[in-house]
Amino acid sequence: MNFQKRKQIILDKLNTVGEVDVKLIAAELDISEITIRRDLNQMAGDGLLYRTHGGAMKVNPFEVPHEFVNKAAKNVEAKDKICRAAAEQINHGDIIFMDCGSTVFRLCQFIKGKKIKVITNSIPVVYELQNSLVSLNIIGGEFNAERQAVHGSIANEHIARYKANKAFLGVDGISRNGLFANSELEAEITQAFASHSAKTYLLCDDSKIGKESYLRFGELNLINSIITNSKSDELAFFRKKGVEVIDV
Amino acid sequence: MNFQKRKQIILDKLNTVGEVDVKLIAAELDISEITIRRDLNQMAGDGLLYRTHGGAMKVNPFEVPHEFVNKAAKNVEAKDKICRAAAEQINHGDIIFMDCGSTVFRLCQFIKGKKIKVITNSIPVVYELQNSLVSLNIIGGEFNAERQAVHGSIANEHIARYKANKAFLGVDGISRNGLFANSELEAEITQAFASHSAKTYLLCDDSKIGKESYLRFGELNLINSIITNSKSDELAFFRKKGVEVIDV
DNA sequence: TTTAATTTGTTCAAAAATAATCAAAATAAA
DNA sequence: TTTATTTTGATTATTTTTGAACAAATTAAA
Repeated sequence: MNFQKRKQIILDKLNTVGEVDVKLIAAELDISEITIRRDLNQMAGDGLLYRTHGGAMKVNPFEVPHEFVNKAAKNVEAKDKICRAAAEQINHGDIIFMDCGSTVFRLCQFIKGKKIKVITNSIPVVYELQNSLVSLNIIGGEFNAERQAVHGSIANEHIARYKANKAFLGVDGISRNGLFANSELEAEITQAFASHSAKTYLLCDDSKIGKESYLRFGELNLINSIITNSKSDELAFFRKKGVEVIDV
Repeated sequence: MNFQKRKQIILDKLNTVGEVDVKLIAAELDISEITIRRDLNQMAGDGLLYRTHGGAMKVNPFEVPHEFVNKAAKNVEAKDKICRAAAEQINHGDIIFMDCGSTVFRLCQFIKGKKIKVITNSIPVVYELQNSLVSLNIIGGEFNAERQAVHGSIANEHIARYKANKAFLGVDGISRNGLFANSELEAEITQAFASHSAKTYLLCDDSKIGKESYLRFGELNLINSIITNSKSDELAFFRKKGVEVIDV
């Protein structure tokens, strides 16, 4: 009984029953609980399931499209902590930008009850907030199916027409050398968000801190505040540079 | 019975009944009241519900997520016939506008395989077409949850930047006296679509022909072609006025 | 108003689940 | 074969979750 086989059995059970229990699985497969826990943790890290105390659940009971969900399901606990802290920064009447990152997406669940305006280019965000107290403004332009969001010059111009209190953004990486993005389109829209917002918050889990990928598109001072679960030494440097660091 | 599961059950109950009671939930799930209280407090902290003495209530009492679905499900056979005929009008390479009506929505299923550009203010249309060959352009602006679409001056300006071959529109009513809409916002965006499209198709089932509701916003000549299942005498008048009538 | 009943938060303890550490077993590589 | 690597399990310490008891706060009743 190897990992692959157990993984298969666990996923099957999740699909049929919707949830699994560490003890039951361990007894059923005649294997130790700690091993099952390790399996579940690894699979949760891959976004294949949602880890609970004593077991695991299906990632999404209600279906939201596809690869976005999987990405969004990675590192869930850290992201939720970050987003809970981010939600505390949002007050009644605020006008906020939300970008299309998977971390920022998880902010939705914490702001449904707030009377605010959200301006976003992310369709999942729209979907998640459409029946909430939040008033929505959708950024127009060409839709990118992979990112489930709108990007491009029309989108950037749309943003430029508004002025928000706060922007909640994600990046692909951040280091002492600046901010990094996966593509030019993402870089440009992030800059547009930042420059039309009074305050800019960066939501990033530990995997992004110190990471330098693809395209360097901006200096650290583009953002005012980083909300993160990371304990990296890099954070001290950010602070020295005048960036607020909110630790969760 | 872990936190995640209880949370789900509580949310389900809130959605169906509208409120929950600590004692009842505790008895039902066979768990202590203090635990339920802790659950409710945490969920209230996340903005998922309003905490009351002895229980909790839904955050937003008004919910309209299924209205669109219900509306879309009416008169399905007629609408599908109309849309199948509409799809025949669409060729490879076309750039088309699609508005947010329930009839136009049903056009999606017939154009998924076409290599065209769709410019739309309807979020359901975006959802339906997001994993198809269709390239999407989303019209930006303020989102209206009831109509599941974007309307307003920003949206109208967005439309004005583009020029489409064909527009597929719905109205609330059409008679020899002109076109009728439910609201100013819908009227304005319909006019914007029509004036930035080379050819304008009106998709309407028999219930709309001869109907004169709320706001008269345009002349018959705003549209070039009506696709309908109606056998009304009115159609002869439309033809006489130079409007093509495609009968299904 | 005052009084009673209910609901709630706090503190503490028990139980359950988990992570960490290290050793044993299984597997792969040399 | 031997050696290294990975996987697994047992033990222990830590963390999380839960419930009971009781005081404080809130609501309802007199």
